[in-house]
Amino acid sequence: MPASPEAVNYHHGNLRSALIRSALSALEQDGPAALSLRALARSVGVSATAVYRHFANKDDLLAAIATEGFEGLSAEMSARLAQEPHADTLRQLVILGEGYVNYAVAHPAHYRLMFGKRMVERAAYPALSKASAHSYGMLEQAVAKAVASGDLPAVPVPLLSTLAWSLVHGLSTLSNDNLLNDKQLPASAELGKTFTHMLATALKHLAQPAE
Amino acid sequence: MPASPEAVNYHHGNLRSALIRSALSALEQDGPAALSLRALARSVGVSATAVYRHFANKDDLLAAIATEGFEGLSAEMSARLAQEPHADTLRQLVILGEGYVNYAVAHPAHYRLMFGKRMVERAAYPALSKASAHSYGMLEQAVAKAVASGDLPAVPVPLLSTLAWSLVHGLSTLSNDNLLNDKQLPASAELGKTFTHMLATALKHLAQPAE
DNA sequence: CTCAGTATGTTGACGCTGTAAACACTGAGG
DNA sequence: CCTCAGTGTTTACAGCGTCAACATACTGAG
Repeated sequence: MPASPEAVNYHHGNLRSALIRSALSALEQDGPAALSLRALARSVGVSATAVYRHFANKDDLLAAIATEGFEGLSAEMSARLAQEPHADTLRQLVILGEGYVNYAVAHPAHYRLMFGKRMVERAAYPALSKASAHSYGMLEQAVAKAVASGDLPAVPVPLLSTLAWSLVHGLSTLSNDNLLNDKQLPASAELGKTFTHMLATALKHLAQPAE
Repeated sequence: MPASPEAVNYHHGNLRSALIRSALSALEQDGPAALSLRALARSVGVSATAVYRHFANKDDLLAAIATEGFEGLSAEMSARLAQEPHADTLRQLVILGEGYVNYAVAHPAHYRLMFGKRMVERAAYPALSKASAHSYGMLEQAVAKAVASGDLPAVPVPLLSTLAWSLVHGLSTLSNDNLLNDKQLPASAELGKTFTHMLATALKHLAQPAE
């Protein structure tokens, strides 16, 4: 009787994705430091060492989750871009920035994990580095188009991209770390909008003669 | 014979600072996740639980280290400012940014700890929140002066400050996370210079009519 | 100078963790 | 039908943060 998908008790069926799903909700609730493999296994009703049939170790699990995070980030940005097909290049940059900050603020623990210490050696996790490179690529591509069309000054694209990335990344992490709370700033829902507009303005005037 | 400061074997003398010093070097070598209280105690030749005579728990120790980090950050920025007493307000901002990024890049693990998950509830550690507020205050003050003197447009100071902070913080963390390595960017020593100059330029033109 | 009290250290124990080794059941293909 | 790869289990180990109880040294009041 392999009928009911819940009745399977020996072979779990899809332990891997169940683990990731459960890890995610635990992550958002208690932060990454509080995530234990054993607790995770308990939460899906499986022995502690069963995890090792699907992940080499804890870092491997975390890397898989981080990978999903970058895919979600890219998806969020793509979706927003698709909603406004005729946006000009600068507007596209603003949309990307909004999507980025919005995702980060909506999934703080996930976002933190994606840029956590353990994920720094991305080389060890090809899927992870591919996913993160893809996210960055979306930004760089948009910047390149803006430069090509003359909407942004002819500053080297990597420099401009890094400037933009630094801004949204810094904003995201500061916001997630509750460091912007006591400053009179727009509500977090508005953060993306406000700042990417500032970014667009800043970028536009960048590299013009200062005096 | 309380002569030789090293011979004291029962009462250690200054266990607290010795622990912090040792923790710092362990931190920079192996990252914060690898830091264990027991290993730390071993490294200074003391029993595991001796740590609890000086710190309430592990987080308390980490908070003390993070506090020192913010003090070091403020000191670095102050020192650079003092070296150029007659810098105009925009130049002062650039100096602050350079100092900030430079400190972050020079002490990656320390910097990461300062903005780590466990430090998010800064309210629990008054010294820590005071130290971090002071660092931010230096930036905000410089921005306020620049606005007052007309060197920056009359955009609300918290907004401008947050923009600047986001940029240098984002740049610092991305650089520490090795995410800027493969992009053709100036060497990390030059990062601060380059970016804060871009920032100054961007800020200067901010809030001017876009078209 | 002595003696009490406080600061600082120690040992031992508890329950938790990540992970390795050995074993057991299940389902699919020859 | 039998084998074998896939997936799960039990057991075990060393290391962790932290608590309680105890011991030693330093300090200041009588």
